[in-house]
Amino acid sequence: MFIAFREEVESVLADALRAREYPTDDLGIERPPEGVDAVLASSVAYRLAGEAGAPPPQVADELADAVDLSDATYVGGVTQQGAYVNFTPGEAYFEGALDTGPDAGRLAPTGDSVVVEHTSANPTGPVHVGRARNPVIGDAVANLLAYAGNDVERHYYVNDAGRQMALFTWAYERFDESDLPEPERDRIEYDLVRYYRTGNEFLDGETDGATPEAIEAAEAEIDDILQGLEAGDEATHERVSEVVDGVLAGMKACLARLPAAFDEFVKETRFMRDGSTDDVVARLQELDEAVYEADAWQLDLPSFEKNLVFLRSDGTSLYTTRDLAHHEWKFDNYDRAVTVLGEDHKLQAGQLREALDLLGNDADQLQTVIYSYVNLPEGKMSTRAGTGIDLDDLLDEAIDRAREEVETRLDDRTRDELDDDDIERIAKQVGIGAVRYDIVAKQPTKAITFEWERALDFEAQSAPYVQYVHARCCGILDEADEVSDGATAAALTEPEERDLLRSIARFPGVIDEAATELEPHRVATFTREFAETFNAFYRECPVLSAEDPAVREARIALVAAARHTVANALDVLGVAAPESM
RNA sequence: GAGCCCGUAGCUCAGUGGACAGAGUACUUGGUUCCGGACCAAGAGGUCACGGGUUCAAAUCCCGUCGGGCUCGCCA
Repeated sequence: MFIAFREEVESVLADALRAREYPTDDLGIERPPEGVDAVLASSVAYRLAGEAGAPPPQVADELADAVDLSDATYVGGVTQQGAYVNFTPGEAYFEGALDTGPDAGRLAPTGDSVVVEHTSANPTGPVHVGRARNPVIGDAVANLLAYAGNDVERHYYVNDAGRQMALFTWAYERFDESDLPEPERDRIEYDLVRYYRTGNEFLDGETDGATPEAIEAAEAEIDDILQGLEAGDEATHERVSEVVDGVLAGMKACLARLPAAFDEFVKETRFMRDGSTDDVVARLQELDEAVYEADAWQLDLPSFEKNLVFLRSDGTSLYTTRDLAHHEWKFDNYDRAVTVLGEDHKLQAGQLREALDLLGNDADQLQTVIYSYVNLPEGKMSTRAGTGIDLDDLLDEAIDRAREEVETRLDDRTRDELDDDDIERIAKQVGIGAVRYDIVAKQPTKAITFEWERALDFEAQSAPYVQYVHARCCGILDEADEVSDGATAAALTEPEERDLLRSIARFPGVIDEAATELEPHRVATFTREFAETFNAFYRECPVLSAEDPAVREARIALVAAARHTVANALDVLGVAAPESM
């Protein structure tokens, strides 16, 4: 409803400006502050005052008079208030909101295919919370783009050709179970990461037998593995794959708990084996910006101080070289590409974009969402050093605390009994939902220092507050009759009812803006405001016990519309919408 | 040192040219014969880091300063 309303406002206001021979390049359309009756307003009168030779309020008044609403469906009125032209909703706007169904917030298809790449953590060990923002934000961005009408695919780009993986493969083959500490958890990536850590310690000369000669021999073996990968050697690829696929399977299981699922795990070796990395190297060498210095091929990018090396002196490619081939593949197969990256990759992303441009691609097809790292009070988290909080541990703790919460509230319940399965389901929905919501509700550019109490705070503006509204809606609808087709917004005259209808109507507009800006936290802000609006309605307006049958029918329809809105808003955020809690 | 990001109520955060800067939390006080109290109402809490500038209008844009984060590898 909101989007149609906005289009009508743009159209009638532009017409009015044209009729008065004013410019129409900036309509100044904005959301009015709380307490103003309008859905949208225009501040264009400020800018026209000079040209019109009249004070802004007078210009606004003139424009309000000039607006012709005879063809408008959703805009019901236009008024002047101070320097503003305010557009108020008509009855069709409220009726449309009341009709909101299971497709709440879904926008018309754009016809665009979009690949969203996120997480893409190196398969070296368990997922830790330092990078937990990536799957949470990435999944929400993908959901958001899908709601906005795009055909979305979710990719995890697997770094299986880098030096780290060669090192890991060597360590896996070199060390024995008996050389390793006990795994922290019974899952494959916790088992395997012990080889990676022990291998790194060995190379740093921190383990027995790590003589300079032994380290040198190990380095030579790691180089051999890298060379084998570069040459497309099948046996080498299989050796590395065993480690990569093992660790990845475990990481996948961890991410599935969020849940964050992927359509495809795209391995970078794919772009070495199909020859596209070689092709990129050959084309880069032809560029005017290509230089051969210190036996290595480099790119002298105009916007960057440091050269970008794209071919090592030993002839092997680098991460960014392969990523160029990867992105050209994306451009060939999708209309748009969105990547969610930690801020530590920002420079690399900029260089990638410029190199793609030099290679003749339209780099505007690529957008990046940057988030800041989550650090511990004592410093960075590192898989290699084994410092960090595992995402599994955070989720376990969140579920435990949620379970306690549910159990202490059991006695207060006035509704149906919960069995053990219900308690477990609710504990997961609330615990994991709270963790996700806490991450996705914040602007990603702000740095976070991880603290247990803060990450597990279920009070405050958190998921359970919003989830509770959904459960309440379900509770009411459970006891209500079928939602009637005959329900009409005309029966909803209380201000709290009208406010709720406006909130429901606004949801598609929130999706539209959040998707355009790639900012899922806007949806989280909406859920909070929506929950408040719903609770005000709930407080003032009895539904099932409403005396007038027409009002009762309309309120039931309103609760149904609210339920679909909050369910889908949570769905975008990747937070479960419990039917009871 | 250079480049990028961040700085809003005690704390955690929205707001990023336009109507009086908003929530939650913590603190004080009150609310359930009635659909789910994981709720609601009221009070108190601000040099929007600091200093200049642009504009009819700046938390928002520009310049500088301070404080914090990230990056600057033939790693990823």
